Amino acid sequence: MNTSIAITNRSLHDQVVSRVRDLIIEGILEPGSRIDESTLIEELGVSRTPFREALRTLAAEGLVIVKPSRGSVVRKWTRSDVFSMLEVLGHLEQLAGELACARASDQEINELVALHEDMLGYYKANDRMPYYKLNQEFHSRLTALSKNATLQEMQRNIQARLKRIRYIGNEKPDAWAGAVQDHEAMIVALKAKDGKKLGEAMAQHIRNTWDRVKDSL
Amino acid sequence: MNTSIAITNRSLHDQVVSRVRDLIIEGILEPGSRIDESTLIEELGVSRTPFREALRTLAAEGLVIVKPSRGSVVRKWTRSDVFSMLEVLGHLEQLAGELACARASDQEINELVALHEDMLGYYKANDRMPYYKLNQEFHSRLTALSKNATLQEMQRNIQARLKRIRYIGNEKPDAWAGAVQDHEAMIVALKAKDGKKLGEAMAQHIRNTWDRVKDSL
DNA sequence: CTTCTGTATTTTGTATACAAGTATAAAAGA
DNA sequence: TCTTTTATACTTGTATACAAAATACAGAAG
Repeated sequence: MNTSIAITNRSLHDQVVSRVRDLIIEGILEPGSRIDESTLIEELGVSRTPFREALRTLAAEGLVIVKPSRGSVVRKWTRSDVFSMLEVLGHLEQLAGELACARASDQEINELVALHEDMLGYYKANDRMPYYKLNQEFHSRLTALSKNATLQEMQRNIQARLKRIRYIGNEKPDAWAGAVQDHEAMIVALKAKDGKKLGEAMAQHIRNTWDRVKDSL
Repeated sequence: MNTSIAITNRSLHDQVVSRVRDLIIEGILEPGSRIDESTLIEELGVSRTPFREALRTLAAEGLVIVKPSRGSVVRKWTRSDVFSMLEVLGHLEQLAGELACARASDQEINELVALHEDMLGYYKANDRMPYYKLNQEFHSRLTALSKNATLQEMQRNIQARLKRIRYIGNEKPDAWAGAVQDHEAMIVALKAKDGKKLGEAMAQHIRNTWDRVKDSL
């Protein structure tokens, strides 16, 4: 009956996790830097117990490394780490694309096309931030069309690890143009429900991402 | 100088995580059942703080679900969950196979062939348990030959989720024979360093796994 | 001046106490 | 008899106190 009450129903744990995750993604907590418990718990206004539990989930997600008896650090990705993530992500999204063509409804496809057109608008207006946000959603939603929960989970996890790096790598304007072109190809294939072509376009998009990103590592 | 001392250097956290994980995989903690903190901490001889931290990492790994204010349960997989895991695992191992052919040394390939032959020995002796253990290692090691850390991590995670189910599904003897044949095909392709063929063989192996397992869900 | 060693300080790890929320069951009302 | 209410026990969530380990530092020996 009352639908508005449930919104604040996130546990403290989840809140701490996502706040610390944001600090990492935004680069406020720098890769490789030590995470000072006492400072952060004061800033977040929580006590050590829930904070340390949050660190454990972030560690399992791969964003943080807990060194026994000597604290935690923000995980720092090597060049080869990032390459390996993109290699896997490319294949996962390729699979997602193929499955999406087989399993998504016309309605769902149209919604994604609409999202793509919104992104085009931001691109033309040179409005980087909302484009970036919608881009994340584009990939998540396309993956969701695969109707494969495990695939979505793995994609989300790698996406989270790459978020910070991607944000840095997309600074150059010509890189942006290339990314938009890739998306265009993906949308064409999706409309035609050509799974092989969509899969290949998505894999190509990820390979291009590596080219865009690799020099900043 | 002293190499033997480091072995016991696992943190309490890691110990609790792997002990509870084992309890889940072995089915002592049944899927869907509530995890009673007070009982388990007594059994494990640890206090609530480290135990709850362990639950958080197990939750992030996907083996446990923490329901806010009402405890934790062992995650229970639906039929479609398992299908989606195998769908993803199939593609990941396909990729692993292709990369292994491109990146593994002759030495590494020979080691894996040797492992395969050990498995054949256990199969012929009808010795199920050691075969099962080596099978896990076979897939892990083959994936490791891809030299892709992210791929290994994702494979390990899905493998852990499936472990319990796989163990149940492999009860039938004719299923076992099929699995051995699949491995034979993989080894042939690996020796020839035929990436496409190895990838296809691994994907096929996973599809066969689904056929073996699906009826017990 | 460097290196080693012992002590002090800081930080992390674990246990426990207290608070808050949830489920259970008995009692009151319909 | 069935529903609703309310009291109680139990479980979980959070804070804090204590223990243990690591780090930093100062002084002594080489």
